[in-house]
Amino acid sequence: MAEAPSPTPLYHRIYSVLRERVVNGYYPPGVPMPSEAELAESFAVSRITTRKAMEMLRSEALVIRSRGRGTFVKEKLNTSISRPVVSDVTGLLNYLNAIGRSTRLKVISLDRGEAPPRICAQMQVSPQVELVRAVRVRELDGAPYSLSTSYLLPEIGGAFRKQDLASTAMIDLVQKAGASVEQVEQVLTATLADETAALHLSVPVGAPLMRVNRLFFNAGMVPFYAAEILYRADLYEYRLTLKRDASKEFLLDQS
Amino acid sequence: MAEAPSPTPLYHRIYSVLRERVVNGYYPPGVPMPSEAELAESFAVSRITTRKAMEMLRSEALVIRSRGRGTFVKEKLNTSISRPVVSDVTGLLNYLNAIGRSTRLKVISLDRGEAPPRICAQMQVSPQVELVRAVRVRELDGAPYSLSTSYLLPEIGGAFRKQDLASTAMIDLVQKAGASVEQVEQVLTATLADETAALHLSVPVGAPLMRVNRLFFNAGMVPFYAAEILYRADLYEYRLTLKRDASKEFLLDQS
DNA sequence: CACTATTTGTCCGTATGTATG
DNA sequence: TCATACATACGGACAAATAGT
Repeated sequence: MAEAPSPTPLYHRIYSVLRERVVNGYYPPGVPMPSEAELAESFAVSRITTRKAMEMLRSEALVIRSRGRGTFVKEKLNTSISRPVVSDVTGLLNYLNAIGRSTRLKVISLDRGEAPPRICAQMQVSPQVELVRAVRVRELDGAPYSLSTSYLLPEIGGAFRKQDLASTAMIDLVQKAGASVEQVEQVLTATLADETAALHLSVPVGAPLMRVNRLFFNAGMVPFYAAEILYRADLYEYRLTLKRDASKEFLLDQS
Repeated sequence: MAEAPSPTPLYHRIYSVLRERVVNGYYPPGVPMPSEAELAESFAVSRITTRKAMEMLRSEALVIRSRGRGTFVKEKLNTSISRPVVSDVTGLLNYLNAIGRSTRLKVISLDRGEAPPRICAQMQVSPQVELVRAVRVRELDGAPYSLSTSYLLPEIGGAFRKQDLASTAMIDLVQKAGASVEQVEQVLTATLADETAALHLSVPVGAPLMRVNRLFFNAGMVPFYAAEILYRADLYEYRLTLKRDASKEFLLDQS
């Protein structure tokens, strides 16, 4: 009866808890899970609510229910719901080619104009300077997983065409345009899908996204290329391995 | 229009997005926010839905609404534009000490028991092995910004006491317990606050969080410590700088 | 002073979803 | 399974306050 102030419906929260227990092995196979009535008792809800949660587990084929016997977790849980897209220092494209996945790059727009103030500040240009802006969506096996907005100095990106952007990685394009990449600064954080991100990434509004801001410096330590990339959290994770020496300083940040 | 696969009601997801924009300064004070009708248009929902989301913002005293004028964000909350907590290879605690911020570590629980299978698999132990589990909340100037759950091998964490955890960084504790840190694997992604995370981190349900999973290996490359940490996205960002040589491979992952 | 457009505020009716007993 | 209550979401309509012409 402890009605928490949660917007998500009760049956779905209970379903989430039960699903977590099932896939984590909390309920061992072979012995029946608690009955609907018992769960209703322990969650302090009505039986229909626990029933709906259990039915969702059955529709997912995570449990087997039979009248008079009870509910049992499936023996062979093929729940390798792993996140397929992984960024790593070894390079995403290498990884994807290695496992034979197909990526596609869709160019949403390519234009030039004034950039938002945050980008201008990062690139150390005045807000009146026109930058080249490219918006693209990356797909993996037909499912969009990233939406990127790139801002480039005109002398670098001025000659880019849409077909270039659709076929060639940005890093190759800027180097072909004469820029050398000396250093890259990255900032990673989490955000929510707004309406445009939801549209391009095929997720509901409010879905979790990972936001990566990258700033590229040339040999003179002049920033020439800034990118903001939104990744679907359900299709993307960022892996990072630190060896001993390099991690010495880093390890102070343990909580 | 992509609104099917989410159990949380539409108005609450839109509220989360708008709230995020308000506290991040996306809507500048002084000029009215988009009207209910405009938001309904851009989110492709009915006006009642956006209206409910806006009303939630008003009930939180984040905005001021008046008929005929529009909706304005409160002037005085413009203090939280900067994201103070930053993780970096140079070390968070060094950074915080340098700028004179005060952190506090609150121990929620410290117990031992069987860990979820995912953790057991990471740590390469059988599911029956009892691990030491510590749940802690980190605060910066009184505001909680991270919720961490740590699992340790008993020979490492068996002697830890609550006061140790409240006063000493975990990395120092494990090294004092005889473990050497040879390598750390990290996985970063985004997620949404559930009820427990929302409670401990003082954010509304559905707020964006950054999730970091860390796995620590000793000199024999045996994992002895796994941690899952949830960070408030509005108070935390992860910075990473790549120099030229190290970034060569990485740069293939540009979209 | 209208007059108009905009925007919030309030109401209707309808349909579906959620949760209880 | 049923009846009931409440929440969600839609479409439409109109009133009231505000700002600009």
